[in-house]
Amino acid sequence: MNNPFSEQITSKELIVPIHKTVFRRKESAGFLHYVKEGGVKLVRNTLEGKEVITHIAKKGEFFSEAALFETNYHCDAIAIEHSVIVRYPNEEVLRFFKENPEKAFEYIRFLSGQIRVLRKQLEVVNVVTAKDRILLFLHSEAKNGVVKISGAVKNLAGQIGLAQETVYRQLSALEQEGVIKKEGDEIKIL
Amino acid sequence: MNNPFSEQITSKELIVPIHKTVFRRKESAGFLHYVKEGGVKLVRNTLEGKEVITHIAKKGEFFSEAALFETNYHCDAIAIEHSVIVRYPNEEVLRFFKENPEKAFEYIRFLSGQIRVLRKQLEVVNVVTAKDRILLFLHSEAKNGVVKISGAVKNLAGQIGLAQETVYRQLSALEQEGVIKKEGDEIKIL
DNA sequence: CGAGTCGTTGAACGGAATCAATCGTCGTGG
DNA sequence: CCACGACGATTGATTCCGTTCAACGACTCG
Repeated sequence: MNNPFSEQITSKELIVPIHKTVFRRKESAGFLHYVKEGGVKLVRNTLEGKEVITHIAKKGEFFSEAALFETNYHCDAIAIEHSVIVRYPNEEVLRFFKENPEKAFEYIRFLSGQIRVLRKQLEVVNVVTAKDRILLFLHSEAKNGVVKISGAVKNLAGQIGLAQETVYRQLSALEQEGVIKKEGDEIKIL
Repeated sequence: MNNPFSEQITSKELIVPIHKTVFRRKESAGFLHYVKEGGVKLVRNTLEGKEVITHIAKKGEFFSEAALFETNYHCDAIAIEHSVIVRYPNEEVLRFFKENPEKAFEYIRFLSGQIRVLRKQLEVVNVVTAKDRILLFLHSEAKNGVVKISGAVKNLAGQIGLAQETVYRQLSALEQEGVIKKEGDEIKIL
């Protein structure tokens, strides 16, 4: 789904500076969100206090889709860039889908895609060695051999379940080996 | 979604003995599947040859939902019990949704639930220590304090990204500590 | 200009993967 | 009906690598 719901749904735009939260876990969930500008990470914290990034929503993507039928959010949403977020009341979205089957259909396609991404992420996290895990992640994220790091390496680490130090070290090693090339917030796969 | 699509879609029932595949990765994807009896694991194999179980579909559940819009399956589906699988042609399912908005709506709810489950799984896999990871998994799977192990401990290990030996050891340890109780293919949380 | 965050490197420890071996069980086929 | 083979369950020993703790410089933003 590329575009939000035209003008048939009352929406509200939020300006969210980097590091600020859009919503928090356990807050009552009332809205479907859309990233008009910037980026947002969806974060869960394990018992140990480790930050697990279950998803990064970039410009043009929805998030909190899974909470459409929930009463509470089950993760934190935090901006990783200065962002503009549009939010749509859940009930209106649901009503909209009921009245516009084609849109519901599109949404099904979108959700199916999300599931595929999550499965891929599960596959990545299950790779034992840090180096292979990072490589698999890079390959799965790469567009034309280039991966854009959203915000920080720390976020990358949180997505694939490694300590950030490990990621730094392995990225350096990979660069030494000539497998990748870091350039600012981009990583090229050679 | 509890029930399949009534009689409006041409379906076919498959008898699948344990360990037999329903479909394989890269095969052309044409069907949505429903577990009428038994259970199926969805499996990806990492480069290292490790088996990652991205999902276990039990009696009364759909699987290959994410492939509804795909041309090929992206994982293997293998029966973990003697199973009866019903399959529905993708195009007919899609047509059915277009003609029955309420059903499409239900399906959206179903997909949303799947996403939640996958996110939870990601959270579990990111727990560092084996013991805590197993405990979190058990808690998230438990119904009335009881977890039914689908088929084998090996499958459990594959779901949470641990070596099976580690799972055996930690389960024993947890039983020693009086935290759980193993009884056949069930684990009670105390 | 100071607080907070990210990036980076070092050192040490612990725990999970791995290799290996044994036993039990179940299904299959001769 | 029994023997064999395959697979799951279980336990032991060893190795290794990722986490963790720690420290420091760079940078950004308010």
